[in-house]
Amino acid sequence: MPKLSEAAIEKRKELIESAARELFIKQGFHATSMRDIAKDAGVSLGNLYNYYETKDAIFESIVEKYLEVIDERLREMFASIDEPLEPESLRRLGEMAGELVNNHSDFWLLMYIDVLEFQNRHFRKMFDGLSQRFRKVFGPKFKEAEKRGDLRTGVDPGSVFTAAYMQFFNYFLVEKLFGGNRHLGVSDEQALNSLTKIFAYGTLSDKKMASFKKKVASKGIA
Amino acid sequence: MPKLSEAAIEKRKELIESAARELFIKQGFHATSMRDIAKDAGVSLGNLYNYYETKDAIFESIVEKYLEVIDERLREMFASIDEPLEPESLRRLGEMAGELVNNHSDFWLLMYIDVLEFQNRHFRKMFDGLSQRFRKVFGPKFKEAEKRGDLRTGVDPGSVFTAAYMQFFNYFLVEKLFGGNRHLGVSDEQALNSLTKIFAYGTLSDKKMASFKKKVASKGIA
DNA sequence: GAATAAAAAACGGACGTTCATTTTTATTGT
DNA sequence: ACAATAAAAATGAACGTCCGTTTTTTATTC
Repeated sequence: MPKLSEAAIEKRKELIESAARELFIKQGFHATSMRDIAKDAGVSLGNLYNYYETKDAIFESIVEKYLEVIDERLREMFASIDEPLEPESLRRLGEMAGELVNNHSDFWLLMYIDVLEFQNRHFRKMFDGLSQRFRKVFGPKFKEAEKRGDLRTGVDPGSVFTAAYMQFFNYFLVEKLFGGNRHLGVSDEQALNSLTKIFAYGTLSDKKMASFKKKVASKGIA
Repeated sequence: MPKLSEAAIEKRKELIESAARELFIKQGFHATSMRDIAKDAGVSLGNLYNYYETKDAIFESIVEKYLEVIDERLREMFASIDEPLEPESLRRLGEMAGELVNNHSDFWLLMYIDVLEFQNRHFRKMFDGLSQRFRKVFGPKFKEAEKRGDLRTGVDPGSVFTAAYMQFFNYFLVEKLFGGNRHLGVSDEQALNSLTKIFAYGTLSDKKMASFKKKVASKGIA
């Protein structure tokens, strides 16, 4: 049998990794055996080792490819956002986060596996310097918004966008994976509205806000 | 040997569970063997089964007790909060969340183990109906704040407090366990300040806020 | 028949659990 | 106070199974 084409090899790997991914997600990394993977992939046990050196290598390959998929989705998300700090944009960011979580919940399960088994070695890059990345993507837009005077003084656009991003993702992750059914007490739609409004307007009334600001000023708190 | 006193049994269990907890956290549930636990606890392998029916039962007992500890800490936290919607209170909530995460990061690792191995069976209760629980704890305070006119119209105090609680915890968890070193781009202190201000004031300038509200009103969006 | 893929068998070790045995100690009788 | 006793606790070897990986064998294609 002559050497398989690169494409054929890749196809075989896809098959194996797809089976492995489902198993890892369903029952965890250690609870999934190479025999399980071989069976679900329709491949012999020994043959797995023609494609991967170790079981860890399968996990790593899966994560590597999945990270690219998610990165691409995130790039699409950000590319579709014109004015990142407009309330409508934040609301849409939240919607898209919800879709990403619901369509790819296995991705985050893999991340939790990584946290537990590998100290999040493979997923760290998702969080490391997150706000700086947003500043790179939206820097000009942030500047424009500041120049227009859209933002309250002292508000750092990068931090705000990052915080909103995290809040939305965390909301849907808790709903999807942690059993918090309607943990904000309202539907997803209403939760998105509430969170968007919080980021836009805050929660205090004008009256209260004024009195609080005075207090802060008199105390000299930042 | 007659039956050990209840206290003696409990002490022995503490010993076992303390060893098991550390191992589970360090290397995960499946990667930790009963032999590991026995060795670290200074107990024979077989003797473990005089105290627990199965390995799962050890995990469950650990979680049960840890949940009580954390619940108690949370109760203390909430009890120390007089006016839950005051910015100073939210800021303190954030600080306390940070301490809880940093002093008990193993608790959340156990939660991720639970998500992966047991579909979060044991930790669900932490999120299920979360905002309702806050409404139970702070209901009267929420009502008072609303009566005083502290809150912007349309703002639901329960959702707000829950959202802030989630945001703070998530912030510190990402910092501690997911490798997001300064993922908001600023120090923990500054992050707490920023997040508190977002929840209090929002991010938009008065001018922008007014124009946006007009737009919303004309479009009839909620 | 040479080369490569795929399958099968085999390896040594580790797993959770059980169990026959030994050790320990709270109670009892003195 | 103390030794005898009996019941419970502690032990570690053993069980059967499964693990990740390696090696050997078989099948397939040129």
